[in-house]
Amino acid sequence: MEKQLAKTYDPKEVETRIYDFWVNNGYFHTKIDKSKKPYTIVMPPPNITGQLHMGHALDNALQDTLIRFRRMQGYNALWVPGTDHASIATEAKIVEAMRKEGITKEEIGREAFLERAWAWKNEYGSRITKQLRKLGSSCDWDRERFTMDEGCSEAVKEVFVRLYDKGLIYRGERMINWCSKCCTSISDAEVEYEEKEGHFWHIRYPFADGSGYIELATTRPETMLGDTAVAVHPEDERYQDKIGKMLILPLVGREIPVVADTYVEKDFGTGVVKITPAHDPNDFEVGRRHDLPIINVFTEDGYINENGGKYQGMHKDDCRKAIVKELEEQGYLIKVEPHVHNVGTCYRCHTAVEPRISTQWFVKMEPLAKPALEVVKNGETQFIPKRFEKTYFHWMENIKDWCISRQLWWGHRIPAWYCADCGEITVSKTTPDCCSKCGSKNINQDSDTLDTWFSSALWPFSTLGWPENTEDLKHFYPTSTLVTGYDIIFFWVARMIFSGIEQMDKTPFDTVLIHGIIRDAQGRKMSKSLGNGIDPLEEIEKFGADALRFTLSTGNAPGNDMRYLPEKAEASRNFANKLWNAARFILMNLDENEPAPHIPNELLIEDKWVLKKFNDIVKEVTDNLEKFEIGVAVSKLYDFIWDVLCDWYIELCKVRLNGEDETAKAQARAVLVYVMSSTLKLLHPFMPFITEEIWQTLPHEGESIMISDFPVYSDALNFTEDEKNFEKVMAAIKAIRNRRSEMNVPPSKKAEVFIATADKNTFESCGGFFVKLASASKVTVGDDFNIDGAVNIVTADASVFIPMNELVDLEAEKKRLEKELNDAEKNLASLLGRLSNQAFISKAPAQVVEADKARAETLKEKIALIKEGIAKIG
RNA sequence: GGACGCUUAGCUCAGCUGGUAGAGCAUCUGCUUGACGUGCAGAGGGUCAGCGGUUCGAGUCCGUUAGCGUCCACCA
Repeated sequence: MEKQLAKTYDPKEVETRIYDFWVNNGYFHTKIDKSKKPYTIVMPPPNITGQLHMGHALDNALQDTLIRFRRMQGYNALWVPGTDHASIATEAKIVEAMRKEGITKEEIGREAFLERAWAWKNEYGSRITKQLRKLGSSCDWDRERFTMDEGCSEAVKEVFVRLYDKGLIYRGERMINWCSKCCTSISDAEVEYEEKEGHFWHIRYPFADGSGYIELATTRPETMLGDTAVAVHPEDERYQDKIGKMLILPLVGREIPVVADTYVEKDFGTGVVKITPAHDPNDFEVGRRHDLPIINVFTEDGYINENGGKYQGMHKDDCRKAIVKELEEQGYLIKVEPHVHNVGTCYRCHTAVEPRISTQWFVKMEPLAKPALEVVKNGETQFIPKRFEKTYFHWMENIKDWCISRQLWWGHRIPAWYCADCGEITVSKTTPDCCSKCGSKNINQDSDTLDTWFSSALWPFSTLGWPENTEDLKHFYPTSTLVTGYDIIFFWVARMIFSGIEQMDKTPFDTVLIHGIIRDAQGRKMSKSLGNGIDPLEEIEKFGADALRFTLSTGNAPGNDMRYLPEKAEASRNFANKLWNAARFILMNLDENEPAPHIPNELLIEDKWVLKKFNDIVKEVTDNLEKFEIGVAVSKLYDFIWDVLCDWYIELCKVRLNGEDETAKAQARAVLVYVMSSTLKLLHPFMPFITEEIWQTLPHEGESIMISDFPVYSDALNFTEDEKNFEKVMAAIKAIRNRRSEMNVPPSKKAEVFIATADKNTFESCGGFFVKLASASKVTVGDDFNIDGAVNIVTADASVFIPMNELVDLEAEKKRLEKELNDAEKNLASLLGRLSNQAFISKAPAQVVEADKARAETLKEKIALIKEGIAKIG
């Protein structure tokens, strides 16, 4: 066979070629096949603004592993890719780009803005999906979707109308979180709390009747412009006589009452709280209870409005300074204390959110949350690891209504029209001609758009064609596995679950596989501002996509965070290279017309050993993958390939391959080809490129490894006895190597080896291995030997003598054997101790007791052999 | 304030339903053995955070303490 592989594996050359090969042959495209069980994954859609980061790389590596595994197992496996329009993030980018040109949204108007946005989407929207291809993602690109494409938009409108008709979507004036930079409302889930150093400003509010003052503290003095009361606890003795009295609001001059409300904690601070119903959710409630006026003092973009008197037009941050200054000048400020408190910030731009009263659209959550809790409780949907179910329950049980309207243009426009004549709201999937109530033509569509997560909540079914009852939907819904990070359980997973149940009557997936986030070498979160992000594309460039995937999917437990160390990728790269070279070795030994992979009729003990090991690995890897233990599966494969296949079996085969016996050579080649190509199949879901490249070069049947059958466990390969026997030989070889190394004998110095054993058959048949792997010049197997001045090495099943007189220090040798004897005896004593414990014998499982008994027996034999060895030295 | 996670070899981490501790990297010693030095053969290194309990037996289960971390709630 003329095929040659380069000495080191070059992923760059291989990866693009292989990926194109897969795409061009349509292997990623899934045709509905009703004879097969469906297995479906919908990809968490990356933002169109995004660039591939380590989180995407991990998420997609895991998904690709699962989908490739199931595809090879014979499932009708479908992986639906797509992107998210990311309303806030995208709009912010476009606004920013426009700002650089000196124009604003308002100047060009909604239509022109959306034109720009679409142009931007068309230019950058495919960047991230191209990057996903670099990882080897085998998704069905023919089914690629976008949250704002026609079908998904249709789904959004359908859901909105349905929920509205059921009374589950409503419009109302509520206190919401307002981001003054993004200039939109955001949902509770989108608020991130950050600990910030602030101050407690202690201020005195004088009584209107001149009878002194009341002291209170605030962290946001600028909100006092909107104060409409001061509250104390109804049972606070200190203030009993003050309740109902009027105060003069400093700087403003407004008269406000002292009210009593249990919301106030007596023991905190001064026990007095200023009440600003327009700018604090708790104050809002207090205001409601006491029928207080609501005075909004901020504009949408964070400035003081006309209610702020002389402060109007000032930014709220500047206003704070001005107010503090004046309070001090006018003697209202008592003291300032440093105070660390949590400030709610916008998860996109991290500016402080302002609680604000405004009219918005909401989804009524309670009726939706109930069944969503139920499907997880009854196991229809399970989280892996299970502990995340608790997080999910807690959130779902305490859920508040979801604010879904956003004051943005990029997104799904709310399908509601307001009648200018009668005020009726017409909600409709299609644009209505007139008001549904009075028939007036004077109607206007709501200018707001929907929360990005509203459309992604529908992703598992909107991508399959819903609301049309498509064949895809019927066959592939509910989907199987959702793979995502714990950071978006609330944003996305929870909302998909209740949306799926509500619209489809079925939970959208049976398993949610949760992974952690990738951190830097110091354990810090990778972030743009820290500049500590590692670009997966650069790592692919350096080490190859397979190595990156291998690194990300091994060495950490599900749901746990992981540090990315370049050394890990390097180790993975080395592993790929190891595999490559093993293949190269096999290839250079092959015949011109080497037959396709098969197991020969005649097998030697080492063949049976490796086949048994392989068979075990098939079972374990399959089990692990079915239980989503991806990291465990891949590390087992690593060990099998490196230790069993490369360090042992290939070395063992060299005895035959370098010999003259053509039949034996062919036999070794056949087993090598069989084990290698089957192992490649096992590894393919994890390292798709290199496995395809090697598989194609070796004798094979079929077009591509990715559409070949995943190996299955075979009883015929369960050579337990041969495995056990062969491992006796391995133990002896290891012991000899060990001993020679301790004595500093170089491998070039060969020595004769005498093996005394009860299993002469096995050792005789394996004599060649001692020559090849244990530097033996000649091997003699017998019942017993009496050789003067020989090194004696004892294993459980053999006593090996190596006459190396010139190297042997008999005294040292005796000491060594005595130490070994001592260890063995200690070991035996502890075993016997346990075995004589009646409680152990009666309570421990029989197999455990048996195993201990067997161990004790072999130890006894070993001790006898060591004693003999010592006796021979004299 | 509540919930959860982590604490295992110098470093980064595995260790599934309890049965005499593992890997990679690093360190040390040998090796120009024609697949691979991105390699081969060997070695050293751990009272599995502390304490208590359950058990014949605990890194693994329960309780508790400490340190670190995350999420949720949020007191002006």
